[in-house]
Amino acid sequence: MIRFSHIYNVLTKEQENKILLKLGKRVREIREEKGITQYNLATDSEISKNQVGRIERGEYKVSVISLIKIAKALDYDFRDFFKYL
Amino acid sequence: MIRFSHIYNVLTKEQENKILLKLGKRVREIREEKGITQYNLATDSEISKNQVGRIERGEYKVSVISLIKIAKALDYDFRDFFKYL
DNA sequence: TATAATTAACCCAAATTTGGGTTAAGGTTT
DNA sequence: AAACCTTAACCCAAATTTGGGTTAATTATA
Repeated sequence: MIRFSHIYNVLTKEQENKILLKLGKRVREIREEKGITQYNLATDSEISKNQVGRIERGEYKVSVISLIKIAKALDYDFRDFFKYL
Repeated sequence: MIRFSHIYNVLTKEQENKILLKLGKRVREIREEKGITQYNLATDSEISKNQVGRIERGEYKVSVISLIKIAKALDYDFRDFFKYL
């Protein structure tokens, strides 16, 4: 069976970055809505403050688990992070 | 301001593993429904066959980007991976 | 203004993830 | 049974992510 899907349907680096930026922006929005600092979100989610900042800035590929931890700390449904992706 | 949320609302290792197992199971389900091999999913998503296997087995913390790549290759809405989490 | 609080930007090392290669195991087909 | 396909299970090295520490920059508050 010949398969061609690899020719077109892959994420480009630019698309990746866009997604990570949007995700981070969304995390920051929710955090600020709740009036929580990065530092408190970090301790609550048991993720380092450095990493929380990096996630909000979309600098690295965040794992699903980290997003869930953050959502928990924000008392937020993590699925909603993906709503407008 | 005194904050107590860190006392209770964190993911345990066991919960993490459960989530990763469920996620992997779901990926495998969709892949098998589509009748695609791990190898083809790997080449289509531009993720190594090793990593695809590990993700399906829930062995490592998969990144959001990887899940999106996999979903794309499966012609699937990645948000649905989280439906029954 | 100045002081404090928050976030960004670094460096560095440790930990984790990822890919490539190989072999074994399980299942299917001939 | 043999050959084949698919997945698991390894090892290893490379790449990436993560955390800790520090300092600078930015923003808010007194």
